[in-house]
Amino acid sequence: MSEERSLNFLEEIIENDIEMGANDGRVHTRFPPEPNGYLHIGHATSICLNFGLAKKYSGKCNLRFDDTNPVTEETEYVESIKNDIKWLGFTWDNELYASDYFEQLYDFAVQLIRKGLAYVDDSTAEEIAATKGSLVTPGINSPYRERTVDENLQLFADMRAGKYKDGEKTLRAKVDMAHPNLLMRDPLMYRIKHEHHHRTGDKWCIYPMYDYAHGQSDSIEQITHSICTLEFIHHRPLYDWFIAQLGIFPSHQYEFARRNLTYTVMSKRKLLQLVNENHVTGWDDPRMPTVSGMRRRGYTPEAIRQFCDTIGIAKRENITDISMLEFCVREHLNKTANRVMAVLDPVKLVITNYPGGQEDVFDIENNPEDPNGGTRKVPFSNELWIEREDFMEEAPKKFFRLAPGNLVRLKGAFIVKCEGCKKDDSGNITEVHCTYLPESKSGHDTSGLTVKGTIHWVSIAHAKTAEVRMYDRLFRVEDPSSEEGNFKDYINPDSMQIIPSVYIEPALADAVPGDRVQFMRKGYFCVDTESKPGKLVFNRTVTLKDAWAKEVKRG
RNA sequence: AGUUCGAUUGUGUAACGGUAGCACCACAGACUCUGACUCUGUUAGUCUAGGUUCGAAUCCUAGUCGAACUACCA
Repeated sequence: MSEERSLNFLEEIIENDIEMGANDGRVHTRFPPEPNGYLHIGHATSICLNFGLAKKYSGKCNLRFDDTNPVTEETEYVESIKNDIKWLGFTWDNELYASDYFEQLYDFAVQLIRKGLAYVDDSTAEEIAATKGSLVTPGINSPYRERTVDENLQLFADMRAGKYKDGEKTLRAKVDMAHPNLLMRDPLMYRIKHEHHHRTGDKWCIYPMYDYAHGQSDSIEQITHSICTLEFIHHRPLYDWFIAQLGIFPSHQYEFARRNLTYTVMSKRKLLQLVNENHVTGWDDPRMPTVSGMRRRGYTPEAIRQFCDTIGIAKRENITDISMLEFCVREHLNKTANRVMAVLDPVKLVITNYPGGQEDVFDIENNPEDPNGGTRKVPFSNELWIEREDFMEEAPKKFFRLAPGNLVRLKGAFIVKCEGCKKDDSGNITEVHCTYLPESKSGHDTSGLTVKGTIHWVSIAHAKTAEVRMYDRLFRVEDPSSEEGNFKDYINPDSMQIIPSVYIEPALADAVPGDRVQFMRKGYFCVDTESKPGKLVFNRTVTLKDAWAKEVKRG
């Protein structure tokens, strides 16, 4: 049995609605992106929420593109958004577009004009701003506010017919220019834009504003719970006003606090700058908090969903520690990623009592966490690559790796005893020498010895090579947006370090883009989209926890 | 300044008038053919001041602090 989990505030609202018989017990949500950019982890939260609630309460969730501004929107984004949602593991019930409702929205507007609740305004943008009032002072009525219904009907029809240029006229709702909520001071419903729309082409030259389109679109789709982020809370009275005046299905809006993550930025504007100014290689750069970036980084949909579920949902400002996300990624990869050996910073290990030219092949377990994970063949010989940091000529007491006199297990192979090392003229270590214990063979160990350290290795004669890209956090500070000055001043200059050639075990030679593995003791890595046979490229998804590194740092 | 929303360990989130809990992080230990994983434990919190009540994180009042809002963007 799964344990009882407390409800978040939206689940409470929904369960209460169901209990009260609201909407005949129906739950229908929607995810409404504007197709003007790529999805990021914030959107992922909203996706998990909307699709998750629909699933939990046997309801439906629509995918609706909020495409009411033809200037910024493109089909390319529609496709990437759909792809990201599918990758995250969700399926929408209906694929819809606000632009599907342009005719219906126009009819609604005519109704409001007839009721004397909307008027055509000839004021310029500057004039409207100037008469809007301020946070503490009321606005002033437009001189065009009292036009007759017939006149408004005619002018609105003329707007649609293309008789006016951009900005010459608008349609405004007639609410209250003294309302304390600025959004209620005769908000714009339509503006003129002689622009090509990615779906309606040149059919329209007037386009509805968000506030006028969104609630009505929800209503048309019979959305029961319209969930958005907190910055729209001021829009709710207007959302309700339009629906009430039109007497249409009463969808309701609920707001939650958008999620922020440490060591990154989330606003579309800032992400765009990172891309345009080449601080990253693109929207899908593995350092980006975009869904496509995280996918390329090697994060799994399961991990992202688990993360969204773990951090929960509330109405207060927040900034979630990125280590929470990394924990979820490790947790899933630990169960699913095969273990392999790769040496990133090599030094040669010579086994002096193992005959040159001889070779062993070991079957090594792919994943100790997965009983059905199977094994792979790993060749062994007298010369191996090991990590440079796994040998110390003069080692501290708690160093369990290779040091003269120390015993260490070569993962899946033998226990070796370190005999010393060879150096070049400038004192750099060029070879580590050791002898092996034949009776300590992995799985058939009769030596009776236990060793504290186990290290990974790759046989020099059999090694393949690959490029490895080591990623770190994009920023040096937890919350770049709240720091003094420009957020870009806080970019981490070492967020990507490329190692052109590392040694990998031969079993990895046919890895293909998207494959995820653990380089034992080094971290989780995935094969990059740019990787090709013979020219492999791995991205470091996330490091392993490293208690020894902490110990060393502490001194 | 006005309106609206919010405030629980370092972070995120529960507790719905009745034992302040869970996860991450940090720390300590056990285990380990990954210094990983796993397991055990530790540290640490109700913004402030009043009030209601047998009893307040929760209800009330006042304050403090934070966020959002004055785009022909969404």
